Amino acid sequence: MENEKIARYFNEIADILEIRGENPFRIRSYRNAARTLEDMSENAASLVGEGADLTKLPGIGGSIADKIKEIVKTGKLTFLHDLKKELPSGLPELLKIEGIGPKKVKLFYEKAGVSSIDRLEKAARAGKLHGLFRMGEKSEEKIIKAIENYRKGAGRFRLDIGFTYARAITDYLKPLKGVGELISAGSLRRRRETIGDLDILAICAKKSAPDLMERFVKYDDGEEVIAHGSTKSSIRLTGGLQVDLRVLEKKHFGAALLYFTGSKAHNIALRKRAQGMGLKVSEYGIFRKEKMIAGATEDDSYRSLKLPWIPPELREDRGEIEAAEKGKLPDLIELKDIRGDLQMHTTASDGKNTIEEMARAAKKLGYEYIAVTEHSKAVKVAGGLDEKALAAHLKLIDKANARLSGIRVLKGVEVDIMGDGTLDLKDSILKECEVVIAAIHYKFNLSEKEMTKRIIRALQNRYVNIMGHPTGRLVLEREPYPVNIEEVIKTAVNEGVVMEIDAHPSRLDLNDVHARMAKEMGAKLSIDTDAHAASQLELMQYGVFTARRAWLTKKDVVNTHPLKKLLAFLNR
DNA sequence: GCCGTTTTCGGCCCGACTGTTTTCAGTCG
Repeated sequence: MENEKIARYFNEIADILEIRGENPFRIRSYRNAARTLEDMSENAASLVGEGADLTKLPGIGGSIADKIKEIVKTGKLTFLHDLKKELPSGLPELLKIEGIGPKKVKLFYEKAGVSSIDRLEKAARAGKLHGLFRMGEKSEEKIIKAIENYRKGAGRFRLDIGFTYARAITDYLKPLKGVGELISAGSLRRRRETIGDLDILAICAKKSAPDLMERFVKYDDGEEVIAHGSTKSSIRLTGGLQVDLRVLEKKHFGAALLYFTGSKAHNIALRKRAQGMGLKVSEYGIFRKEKMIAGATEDDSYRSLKLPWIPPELREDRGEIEAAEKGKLPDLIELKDIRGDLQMHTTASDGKNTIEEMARAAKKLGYEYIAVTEHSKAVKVAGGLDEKALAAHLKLIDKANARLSGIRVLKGVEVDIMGDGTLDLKDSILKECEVVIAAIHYKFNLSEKEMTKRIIRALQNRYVNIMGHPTGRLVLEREPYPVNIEEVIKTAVNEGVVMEIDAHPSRLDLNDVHARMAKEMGAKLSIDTDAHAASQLELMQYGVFTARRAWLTKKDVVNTHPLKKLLAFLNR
């Protein structure tokens, strides 16, 4: 059973308890436990199977540990089942409507018989809500609008899309007089694979702030002004993305950046730590009583809490504060550490550029090598190569190398893993390749057991070097195929196969949690763009972001090796 | 419901904005 599923049980409990108005700290406990489950790399069900002590996990005590065991063993949770009986099933969903919290849900249910989103909409349109406690006509309008937005499913956006929006809006705000630095904080700065909104922080003289806010709420691409205050405003763009702008003075910059970068969990952990030291942390600074002792920079903010600066990618409360405390933060990999790209396609299959064009583009990026890895014949739609075509293609790579200087093109292939775990091409041709990536493009609908067995068999082929986009997921579009990734990584470690982080922002596969698990299990990783055009080689940065979020250092990633060392590694 | 370098009981992060109010509750991040 997936951790996410268990986490969902606890979030449901929290929702229902909130609506019932129970002790907020008890509710938070359930949410904390859910988050622990979502973030941890080990599988909770496996831990239960091994008889591990779950109360060792943060935020999980005796009561919740028992509930986890019950869920794992029976697939059900009596406590939740009983809770659900007491309220209409549509109530928790109402919490997803912007501006509606547990108190309103309770109010609407008890005083207006609202038990679902449809009924809420009807009640709002019929004017049956104003007159209730602190409810006016404007509140009804907001609810109708919020329900429309919810139905549109604005949801989350891919990181690369987020960057595009962020750049456009900061370019728009920058020319205004009095505006200093403009920084996109939030999940974008932490380089999460998706973002829920944009948090833009502006350093601005006090007297220019109103003008900045005025300009912001009039942004061309804005569809709706959600809030318009003197230090904080929010708009929704036509595409559905919410953008928050926060204005602060320079002396608060560090504390503000820290606060708005998050994550929320990281901030809460910092604040708890501060409390223990007799300090208080807010977006304005770090305070002892009324006196501000730090906050101008992130560095001095962390230092006042007796911590080194923590890279934004690590700020998820996944152990970074403890590591920082002990001076054991990883020396994270950087884009400049990458010396080559080991997965890409050319015009020989479904790419847009030739071998030489790809090589020259890679050389411009400062690379020493690339591997050209066409699809194999099973991927018919992409013009995959059979043994004969691949043999001819490898000769073309030799010829290209003869003409090129300052960069080496490695002979590679992205060979498909068939349904039974055999490979789409014969060993005799794989043997001729310097880089063999094995990957799945078909038959996703196997059981977890079959899929795991299939992949393990493929990784046992002696010529396979890299497991390509190992879970097959597409960000926001397709769930991963069912697979026991722990078993796959274990096999990869034993067989000397590298686990890939496919850097394309629509894949990022492995993801951060799995890549960290791979590192901890002793696997090596590669970060490859899977570029289908020369311009896409620049997507490497997204893979590096994910690697950083996975705590990877230069030495965990094989394509940081110089060519010689890489070749030695591949010829294991 | 969880947690403990002062605690096994009594805490549990902090502040802005909105809509409704004459001082604040609710929601959000």
